[in-house]
Amino acid sequence: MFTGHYKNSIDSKGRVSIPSSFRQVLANEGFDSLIVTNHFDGCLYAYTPLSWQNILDTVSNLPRSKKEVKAFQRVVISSAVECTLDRHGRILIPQYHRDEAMLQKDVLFAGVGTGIEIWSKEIWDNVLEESKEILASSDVLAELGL
Amino acid sequence: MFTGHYKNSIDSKGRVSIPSSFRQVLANEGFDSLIVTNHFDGCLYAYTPLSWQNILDTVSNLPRSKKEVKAFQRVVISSAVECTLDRHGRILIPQYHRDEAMLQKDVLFAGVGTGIEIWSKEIWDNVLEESKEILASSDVLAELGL
DNA sequence: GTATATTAGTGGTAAAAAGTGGGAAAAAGT
DNA sequence: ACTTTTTCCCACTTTTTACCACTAATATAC
Repeated sequence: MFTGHYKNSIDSKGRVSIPSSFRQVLANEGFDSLIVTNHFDGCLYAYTPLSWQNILDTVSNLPRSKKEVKAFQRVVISSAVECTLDRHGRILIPQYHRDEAMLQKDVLFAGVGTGIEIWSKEIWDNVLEESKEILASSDVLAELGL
Repeated sequence: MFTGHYKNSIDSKGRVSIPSSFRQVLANEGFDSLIVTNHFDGCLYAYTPLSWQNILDTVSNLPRSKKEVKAFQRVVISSAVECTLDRHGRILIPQYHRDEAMLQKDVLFAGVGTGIEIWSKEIWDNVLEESKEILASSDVLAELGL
C-alpha cells in the first residue's frame, strides 16, 4: 500500500526520482516498474504492474459498444506506459504526460493506497485544500465507518 | 488503549518522545511504530499499525470514482507515515505534518482510546475548553448512553 | 533525609542513503 | 552515413538515519 506524499523535482530530460518509500513497496511485490497513465482530473496515476493487469482484465470483459468503455480505452489505456526505474530509482515520464499534468519542476507523488497520484506541486496544493473542504462538509466518513 | 495526556517538546529536526505510557501500550501489542496522519481539525492522529490496517482495508474496498473517497485518500492516506520509534522512544514527524498541526515547541499527546491525538499545546488548551463547554451544555451524552 | 540507581527526555554529530545533474555510449530515425 | 534521441553510467549535493553523550526526573536503598 502506498501512503504518504513526497515532493521531488523533474529534470530537463523528464526524469524524476520515485520516493524511496514507494520503491520499497514496489520491491516488496517484486517489481521495478510502474505503469503511468492519464487520470482525467489533472494528475497522472501510476499502477503497479499487478494492479494494472487487473484493470486490463476488467476492461477486456466490457463491451466496446458502450461509449464510456471506448472513452476509457482511449484516454487511459492508450496513454499507459511502463516506466522502469533506473539504478537510482528514477523513471522517465514521456513528454505527453508531462504536458498533460503540467509537470515542470516540482512534482508531487501522493500515495493513495493501491496506486500513486502524480501532480504538479502547485495544482496539488489546491486540490488538497478542496479535498479537506469536501471531508469537512460531509458525513460520508461516518457512513463509511471511518 | 491509550489514556492520559502528556506534554513533550519537539526539536529542530522534528523529533519528539512518545510518552512512555503510550510506548508500553504499543509494546504490549508487539509494535514499535505509529502511523501518523492528518486529522483535518487541527491535530494529527496516530494509529497503531493494526488499527491503521483496518482503515486501509476499508478504504481499498470503496470505489475511487466517488469524490469523498478520493478526498479521503488525498487528505488522510496520502498524509500517512509510519513513524518508527528510535532507541529512545522518539518518532520523527515530517515537516508537512508539523506545518499542518503547527507544532513548534510544546507538543501535546492525548490518548483517546484506540489512538493518539497530537496537538500543539496552545491549540490543545483552547480545544479542551471548548470540549468542556460542549459537554456542559448538551444532553447528548445521555442519549449515547454515557 | 540523603545518596544512589534507574528511567525518561533532549540535543548534537557522523555515517549512510536519497535525490540531482551532466556526459558518454548506444540506439533509433532520416 | 549522419543526426538526433534515448539510455546508461558516474560524480556530486543534500537529506535522513543511526549512534552517542548528557541532563532531568523519579524511584529505591541506606
